[in-house]
Amino acid sequence: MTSSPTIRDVSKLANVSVSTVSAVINNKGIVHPETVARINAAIEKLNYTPRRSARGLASGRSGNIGFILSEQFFSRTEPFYTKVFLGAEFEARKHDLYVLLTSVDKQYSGPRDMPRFLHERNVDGLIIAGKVPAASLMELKKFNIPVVLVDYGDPEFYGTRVLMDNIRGTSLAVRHLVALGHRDIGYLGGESDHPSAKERIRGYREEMNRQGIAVQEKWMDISEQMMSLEAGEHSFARLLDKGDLPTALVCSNDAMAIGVLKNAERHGISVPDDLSVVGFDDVTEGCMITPPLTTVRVAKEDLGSMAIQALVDMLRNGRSRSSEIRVGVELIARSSTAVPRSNGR
Amino acid sequence: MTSSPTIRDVSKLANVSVSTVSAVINNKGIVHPETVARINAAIEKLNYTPRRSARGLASGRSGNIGFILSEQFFSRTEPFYTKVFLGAEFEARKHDLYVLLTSVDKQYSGPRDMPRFLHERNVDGLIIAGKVPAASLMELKKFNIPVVLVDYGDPEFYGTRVLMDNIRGTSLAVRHLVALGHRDIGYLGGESDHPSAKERIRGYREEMNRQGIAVQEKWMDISEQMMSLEAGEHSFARLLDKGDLPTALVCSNDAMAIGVLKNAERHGISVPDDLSVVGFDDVTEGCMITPPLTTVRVAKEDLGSMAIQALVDMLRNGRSRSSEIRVGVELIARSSTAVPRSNGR
DNA sequence: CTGTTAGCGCCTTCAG
DNA sequence: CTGAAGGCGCTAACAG
Repeated sequence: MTSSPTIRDVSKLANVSVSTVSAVINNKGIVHPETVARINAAIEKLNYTPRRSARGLASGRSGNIGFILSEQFFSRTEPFYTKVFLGAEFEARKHDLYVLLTSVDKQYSGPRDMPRFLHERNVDGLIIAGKVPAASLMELKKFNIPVVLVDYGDPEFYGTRVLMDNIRGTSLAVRHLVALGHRDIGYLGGESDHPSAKERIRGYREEMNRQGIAVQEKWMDISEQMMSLEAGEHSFARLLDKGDLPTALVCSNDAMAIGVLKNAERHGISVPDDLSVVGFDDVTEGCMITPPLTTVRVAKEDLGSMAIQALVDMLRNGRSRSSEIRVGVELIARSSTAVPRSNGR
Repeated sequence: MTSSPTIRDVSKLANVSVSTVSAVINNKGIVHPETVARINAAIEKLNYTPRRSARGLASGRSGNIGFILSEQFFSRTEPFYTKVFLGAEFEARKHDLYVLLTSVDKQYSGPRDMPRFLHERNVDGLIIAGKVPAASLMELKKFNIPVVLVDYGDPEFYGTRVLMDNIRGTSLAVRHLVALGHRDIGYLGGESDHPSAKERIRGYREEMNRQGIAVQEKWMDISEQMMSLEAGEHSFARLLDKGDLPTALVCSNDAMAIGVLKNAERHGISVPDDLSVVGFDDVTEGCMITPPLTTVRVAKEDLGSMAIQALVDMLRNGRSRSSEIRVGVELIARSSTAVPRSNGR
């Protein structure tokens, strides 16, 4: 085996011209079934696969999708975006696309800072996961390429957004707690300028109203910090300082919830006996912590696969048929929530 | 902006031939400094970047590196390989390479199951992270492509291996425990056929000998199971059944160590007061668990960047100068280890 | 040192 | 429905 077979070898073996072979490979035009069979046999026999760069050069399409992750998320504990990527890569295979993963600084520092694949025109479409600086987003427009935003719904942005159903998520959390008998339900959140964070708060408020329970501002703590374990600890500390605790807390994400658990333990507050806690995201640490965390699960892989589907749609039709896609959520009840003590147990 | 500039546009603007521009871009041959300056100015002005697929077609090199991960690791809790990938991607940028990440089933099921990028000749080299079926490894040879194995040192394999210093790692763990005053040190391991797992056991044994402590087989439990949290729980349960516990345990990885912590808590065994536990890998969960886990840290990013370096070396020189590279480890002392109770405290 | 000239392997009109 | 021919943008020998 000196060098791999080319489309010409196939055409010779099948006694047709290269263009016919090409048509078969790309499902273009209508080719006589018998000819198709002959060509496929030849392809099979030679174990032929078209070469990527040749196709790319001739067609003007690279066959690659860029996947941009903000650096901060990449190094983050949770394999959240890893799962999203996995879903994207898996879906991409179906469409014969490759996914090029890269990260960008949280600081935008000029056009030359954009991923190489954009400059080299090495991607046909782009997935951006998580929050990316607005300036970078603006810069993107110049490349005139289809873009899908995952888990960051900047409504100012032109691309399609793939989001999770945040409102429904916290709504489910509240409903779960109410079903257990809770009425004193607080909320701990962060990144108050993040659209998703806002939605989660909204879901909480709306469901509280729906349940006919007045939201107590003293039991809420919304900061601007990143929603980390430490933020959860601090947030809970502030609540403690006020002297009065609710019987249950909804947190903006699992990291914060875990922070609450840690801090509660330190203060001799027993979860779930004294306090029920619900997280959001369903990260793996949630199962390892004691007690295992009740949380809202997101189909992370679906975020990725839906993003690819939206891109393929845009690539094919020249426009996106949907501007926003919501991926479903479900409540996973584990052991950090229980009937409130006051209700007996 | 209709279509991006080509090398021809640059050559015209700089009043030179395309081949000279090409030479400058690729640092080939020797070009007059003044000409270089003129060409670079033109490149700058036109904001020119060579097109990936065109280079690929002409040079026969795709400029891509494939990164294969066994499916099981991909879905795994720990972002271990995510970090490895990050290190690889970062290093790849320096060499103007892209990294294509994909996963393979743990079951090898025929040649057609190999990643697409191999068939399409879309990668110039390959990184394989973690354990991959031997049959898949064999299949790889056919593609006649440089391969680097990361974190899986199959000595039968032809490619370069990038490994961590497992022996040193468990050796450090034992030394740390001995320094605290422990002499009754057990070992819990899994995947007994995995080269790295074997090395970790060896490091433990050797250091015990060096310290003049006889290894007690009753305090050892080596299974064939994957080294998971559950495996750690089971392993520890078996130890308990034997009735007699050491004062310290070295575990083959953090997941198992965390399993031990969980199970110990359930049995009212206090860590580190009754039992010291050391893990290996330094996964992030280690910090979140109570008590924070003492462990052996591996520079995960370095595993990835060294792999790329080795690959670049092979690509340039046609052969690899090193057949094995070891990345260093260090002991991270946290709170799961302490002076043994018998020594007073 | 620099320019000329072939392709690399495939897709894509356009005739037949 | 199929074949022939041109060209995508770049690299890689060669000549000069």
